[in-house]
Amino acid sequence: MNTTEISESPSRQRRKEARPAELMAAALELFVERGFTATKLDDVAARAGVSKGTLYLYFASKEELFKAVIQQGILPVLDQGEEMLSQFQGDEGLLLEAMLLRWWEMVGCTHLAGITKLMISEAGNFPEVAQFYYENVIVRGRGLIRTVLERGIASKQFRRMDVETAIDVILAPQMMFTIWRHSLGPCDCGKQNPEAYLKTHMKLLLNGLLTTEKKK
Amino acid sequence: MNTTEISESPSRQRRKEARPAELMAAALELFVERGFTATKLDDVAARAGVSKGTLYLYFASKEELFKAVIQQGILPVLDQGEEMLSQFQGDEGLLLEAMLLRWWEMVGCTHLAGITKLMISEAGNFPEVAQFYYENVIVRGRGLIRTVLERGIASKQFRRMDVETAIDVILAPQMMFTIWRHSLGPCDCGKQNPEAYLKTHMKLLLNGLLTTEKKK
DNA sequence: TACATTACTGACCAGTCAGTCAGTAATGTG
DNA sequence: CACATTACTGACTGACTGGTCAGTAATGTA
Repeated sequence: MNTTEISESPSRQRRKEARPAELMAAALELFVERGFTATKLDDVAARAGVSKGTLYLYFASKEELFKAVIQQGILPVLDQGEEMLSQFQGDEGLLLEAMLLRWWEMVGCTHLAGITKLMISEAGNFPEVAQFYYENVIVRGRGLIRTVLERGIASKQFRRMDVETAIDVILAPQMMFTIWRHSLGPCDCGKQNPEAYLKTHMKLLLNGLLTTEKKK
Repeated sequence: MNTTEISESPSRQRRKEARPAELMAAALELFVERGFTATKLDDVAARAGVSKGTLYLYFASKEELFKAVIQQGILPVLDQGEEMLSQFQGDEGLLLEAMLLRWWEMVGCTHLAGITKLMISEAGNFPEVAQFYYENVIVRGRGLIRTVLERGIASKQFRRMDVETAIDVILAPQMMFTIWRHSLGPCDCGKQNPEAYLKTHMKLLLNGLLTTEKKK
């Protein structure tokens, strides 16, 4: 609109390397908030402080932007998780807790958390991206937990169990909590202090609900 | 298109009461599959076997159709759940398992399951509907589980616990499983036999992961 | 047959938005 | 200064879709 305000900020110099990252960050926020179709590229560009034309200098289409947001956002986290797991030795209960807490710090409480909700919402419209996400995030993420559980069973700290189902039971509350913050979260103002929540969650998981062992 | 095929089915008589239900069923399927914005009313009408004009005889706008799909779809299930709970007496572990199984039969394996995913995806675009859903589905649903847990604690079958967190831990795998079937489910062809999954899930929840009680 | 009512249709309109591109501004370089 | 290159802009367009409404078909009924 107003072309007279050129130097809106003194640090507002050209940083050509930063443009795609800025655009992807803006797109992630809006995709998570409104969904892919309901997000206008004009709004994405505006939030990144550029015009729509600039967006098309870096991304060939709206769909390419979507793919970039999903693919480049989450992969580094998995890399770090696998690195962390390969170095840790010792108590598997603590390891499990440490990994979940770490995930919370790196994903759950950052803007990356929205990717989970975004992928679930849009999987039907982007089967190829969904497939990519499944193979590179879901399968690898489950693999991390599987390793911890198998170590724990081998060391007799964990009971024998159906490991695949246990992975679901462990990850589901994490994922729901994450999704929640980007959907129905604003409806309930309680549920603060995620670290405390995580600890309680872990204790329940480790010890179960029953007072006594129940053979069955 | 082809207006010559009028009697496509012998039972294809006018059933004016059925029209809104047919339209809502078609809309639910498409909303879940594609999201609200990406769903075209022409497609909804076509799937219900009528024209777009007919849709507007029963729903004032696309948004009203959305509200009707959410509000009228899920409420009867909660009514039945509360009825069931008020009549049951006895072992709370079994009660919990029975309720989760029942929920699976009435929601999880029916087309109603999609409402969960739909509401999570679209909550940001429809805050009022989200608020309604939160108060009438989430709060009531959690109330059902809370009652079971409190009964179990009172009868000493369940250990003392943070009940609100336990509700999360119990419901999250259910909800994730449901959401999964309508998003990334098609990517992994495993994960069949939900009844067996539910039983394993219950066992893990009740007994926990550890071999021995851990004081902390 | 004549008329009324109900159910439905689909061409049309008006608004929206992804994607384009001719042109501008800033910077570099000799 | 002249010229080239890079970064960016925003008005424009073409396709699409929510919503409308004049008209048609089926049924009722007298």
